Amino acid sequence: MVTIYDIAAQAGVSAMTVSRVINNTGKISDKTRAKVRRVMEELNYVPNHMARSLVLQQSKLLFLLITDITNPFYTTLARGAEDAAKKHGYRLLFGNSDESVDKEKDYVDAILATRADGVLVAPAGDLSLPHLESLRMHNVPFVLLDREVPGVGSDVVLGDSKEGSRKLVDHLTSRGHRRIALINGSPTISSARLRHEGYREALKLNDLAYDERYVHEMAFQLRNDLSEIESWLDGMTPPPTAIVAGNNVLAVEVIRTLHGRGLRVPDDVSVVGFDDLGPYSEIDPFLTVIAQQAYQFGYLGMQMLVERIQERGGESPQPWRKIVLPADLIVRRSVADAK
Amino acid sequence: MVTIYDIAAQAGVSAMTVSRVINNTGKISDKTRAKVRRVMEELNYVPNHMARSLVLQQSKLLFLLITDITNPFYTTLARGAEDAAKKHGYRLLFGNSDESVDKEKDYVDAILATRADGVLVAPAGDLSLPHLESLRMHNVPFVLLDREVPGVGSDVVLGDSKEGSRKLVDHLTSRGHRRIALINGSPTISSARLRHEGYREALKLNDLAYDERYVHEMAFQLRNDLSEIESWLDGMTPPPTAIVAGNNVLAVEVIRTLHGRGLRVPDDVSVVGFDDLGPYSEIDPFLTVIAQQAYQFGYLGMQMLVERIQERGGESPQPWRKIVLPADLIVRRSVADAK
DNA sequence: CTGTTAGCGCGTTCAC
DNA sequence: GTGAACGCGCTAACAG
Repeated sequence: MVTIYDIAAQAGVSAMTVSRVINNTGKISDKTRAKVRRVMEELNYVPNHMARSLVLQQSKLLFLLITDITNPFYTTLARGAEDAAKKHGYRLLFGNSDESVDKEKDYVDAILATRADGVLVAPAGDLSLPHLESLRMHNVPFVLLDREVPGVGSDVVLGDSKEGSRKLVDHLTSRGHRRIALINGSPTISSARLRHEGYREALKLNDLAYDERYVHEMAFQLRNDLSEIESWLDGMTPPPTAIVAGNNVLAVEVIRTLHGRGLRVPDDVSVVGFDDLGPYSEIDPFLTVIAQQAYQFGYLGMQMLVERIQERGGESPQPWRKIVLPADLIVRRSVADAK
Repeated sequence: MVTIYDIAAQAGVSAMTVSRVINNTGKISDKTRAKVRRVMEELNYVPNHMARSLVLQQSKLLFLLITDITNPFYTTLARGAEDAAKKHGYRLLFGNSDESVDKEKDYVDAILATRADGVLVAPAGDLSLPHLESLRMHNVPFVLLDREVPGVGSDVVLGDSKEGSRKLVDHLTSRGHRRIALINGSPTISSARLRHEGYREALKLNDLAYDERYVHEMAFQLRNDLSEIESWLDGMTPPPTAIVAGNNVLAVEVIRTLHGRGLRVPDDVSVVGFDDLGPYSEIDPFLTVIAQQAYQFGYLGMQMLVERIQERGGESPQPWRKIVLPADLIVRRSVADAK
């Protein structure tokens, strides 16, 4: 491996001079600078970030930890984070926790060991608390995305989940639906809780009764086993005429299950959900959804993270900031008038 | 920051003993091992991967470089690579080149500087040659995914692009289509070339003439400007009754353009493409496509990469391997009988 | 303008 | 069983 010492020897200078050329620090004569540059080219020198980070005590490495890399909401968010990181001269690494608190813990340990300068996290849920405290204790700045964690102080970018639920329910009632069910993520996830609350409040405002049997909470994540949804559907009598899904994955699973029973959407049951199904949903717009500004989640979150890193060691720490992005209803074909 | 020296001092042993406990090497008495372990917990010690890698001359870090993180084909591939990497005890970092050779070059430089032990790369195209040679020169093993690069020797995982094109064209002719157009990625990308060849051969086998005006080559990437497609469509007289798209992004763009002109798919024009539109396409299956086994691309590629890394320094190097994954036609609703 | 010294956190080698 | 010395590649601090 070529090191600055190899360059130094070949160029007839000291390693320090080479280092200065690389980093554009100090004053170097044009002659020696040119010579060093030439030798670096000849020897195909590549700087060693690890050695550099070791002495500088900063890696210029940021980490984005999301819960589902196959979910278009998170990949679009990732693009936003990537662009913002690049703009500020940071490299960005991605991790995928799969909605698993355990996998997330492993990633946090890896992040700590990698000495990343900061982390952008979409936490798996309230049980992420210990990992986040771990980051805090080790003085690694982080920003939460899409989900809050009770007991954790930090900057955060959220969607307006409660308002989103209200809009979905209102849309359904405006089409005459009165038996509206909710299939949602685990209540250990803040956004799921808010969506549940918004649903409940919207029912009340529309003079509809809240019935526990019409609400089901399960993992926000894709499974091949649809039996859980099956038995929930069986338990609702009379069956709902419309279903609200807490995210895009659940929307897909519900629709698959309905199809499996020979029920058509929206002819037999209407379905709406949170988050779009990807950039490709435009060609055959089907699912009526609350679309969130995924790119902005990543871009703005990264912006706040970088500011926190730069502020570190500065004077008075700023208070935590919370950005709430709007929830826009996009009406498509998955809702029909109630019969 | 807590180091092994802090642990050592607190536990009344030498740093070396702590290191041995961490790595389970050498012989340590149970008593000291327990004591060291306890102190590590108390002080919340986290090992420093960078320092470790510096001395060991290996990072246990692998890199996956894809061209579009918002494309479901690549995210599914990424999941495969992630699972395989984890299985072998490697951490995996992701990079996103955006189909840009320049951005790709930046990433390769970063990878080199990071001292990753190996790279999985879906190259931006034939012009990726210099970067790949750079990796080779620095002795960083890599495996190519989805695309070959002339002049580069390496392991590679490909889809059966030629056969895929044939199946698409045959499907269209079986429905009576005779004016079949092709919109494809740049011919500097091997998979685009093969898809073009397959298209051409299939036309011939079906006794259809090849007409240059019915073929358009452009970037495989998403743009907001549809005018390029517009003018291509204008240039085809008589207009095609069916269009083959070289990947999922182009399929979406073509359909959007057609919709913009008030043309319906498949009623007015049939459209087929390569690669699925994500896990969500199942709920409202629209586009007829050649589906590739995206997860396997990543999983098998990673497997080969790890083997190469482990073989390094070994005896006789194995010959390069090429895995060709099958191309399966999935018939959905975007094709109608020709009038 | 340029070089010397020291140390970032850790593991290998060799001694005890 | 355990420890001391050294070096991985690099840069900050200080000399000159």
